[in-house]
Parts: sequence; structure tokens; C-alpha cells
Amino acid sequence: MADSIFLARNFNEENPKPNPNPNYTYLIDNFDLSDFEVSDYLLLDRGISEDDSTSTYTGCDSTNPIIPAQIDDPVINNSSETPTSGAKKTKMDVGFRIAFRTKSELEILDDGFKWRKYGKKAVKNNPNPRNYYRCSTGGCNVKKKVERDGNDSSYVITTYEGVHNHESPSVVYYNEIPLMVPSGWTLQASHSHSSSF
DNA sequence: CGGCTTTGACCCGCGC
DNA sequence: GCGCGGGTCAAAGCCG
Repeated sequence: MADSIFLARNFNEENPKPNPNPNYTYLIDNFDLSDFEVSDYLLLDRGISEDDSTSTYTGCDSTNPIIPAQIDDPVINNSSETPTSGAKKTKMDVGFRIAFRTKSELEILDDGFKWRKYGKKAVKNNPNPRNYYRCSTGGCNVKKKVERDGNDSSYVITTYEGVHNHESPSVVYYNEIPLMVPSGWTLQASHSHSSSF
């Protein structure tokens, strides 16, 4: 395992052309990071080792952001893959994964999508629990994990897994933001929790 | 009443 | 084989 699924991309490069592949999305160029202090864009490989969580993130600073690429993984690309009978689908086989380390007092960043919390778990090497969220839009199986940095609790690590197959509810207001991009980072939306948070 | 959070239990993969 | 750790499920309760 450990197929690398991300491509680094120079921040100074011109904006990428819209990619014909819907499983590919590009992020950073369209972000207005002034809303949050996003200190690091973190890349994750598929199949990272669990006992080295600090180094599984390929840290990048604002001068070297990252574009996630379509995963080159037959399991991912083969939608006919079915879970073994009776087994839960526990592996993240949703396409790609990207993590952001954000300096924020809030753990829940309003990224324009609607998330439903489905789990919370204490993790090793981190006194803060990790929260698991799933996109509440029907048919969209994008997940995200949110946890505070164990080394600096003023930072929040948000890990997105998968690609939205729908528009952000906010896209109507920010329709220049490419489809399926976690568009909230471009928004001036209030940091106050939405509805049930 | 519907949608959401909470939380303990369960499942699975992996290392020893 | 066993234990540990991460991820998910699902029932119960909360809230607008």
C-alpha cells in the first residue's frame, strides 16, 4: 500500500485548467486563506503507517501548496469493488485524502458543506479526541476527521476523505468556486456554528 | 417530528 | 492467537 495519491504543485503556477476528471479537484489556488490561518497543507498518502502520525503528513507551507490528484488505485477506480460479505466498509476508499492544519479556536470550520457527526474517538499520542464527520447530503460519502494537534492545541487538523458529488450549499453564493472544492475556505461565512453545533 | 449529537459497543487490520 | 488502536454503527436522547 502507500500509493502516493497527491501531486505537488507550484503555487506560482497559473491556475489549472478545469480538469476533465471529476474525481480530480484542485484546491489551493482558489482559497482565500485570510479567513483562517492555515499554516500547513498536509498531504496524506493512502495507506499511511499508523504509528508515525506526525510524519504521515507531508507538511507544506503557503508557498508550496498542494493539489490532490486522482488516486491511481485500482481499488478506488473500480467502483464494482464490494465489501466482503458482512464486513463493514472500514477502509477509506473514497478517492483521495487531504489534511489541513489550521490555526483556529474552533474545531468546526464552516466549509460550506453540511456534515453529520458519526463518531468520536480518543486517539493515541493526542489528548484531544478525534471527531468523525460524514457529508449529510444523500449519496455523498465524503468524510472528514477533525482533531486538535496534539503538539499545539491551538491548531486543528482537518482531514478530508473523498470528493463531494454535489455542490456546496454555499455555491449559489460563490459560484465561481469550482464544484466539489471545500469552498468554505473562500467564504466570509460566520464562524459561528451552524444549526446544531 | 425530523435531523442531529452522543457514546458505548463492535469490527477490522496490524504488529508482536 | 492476542491485544491494541482506529474507524464505524446504531440506539438513545436532545433540540429546533
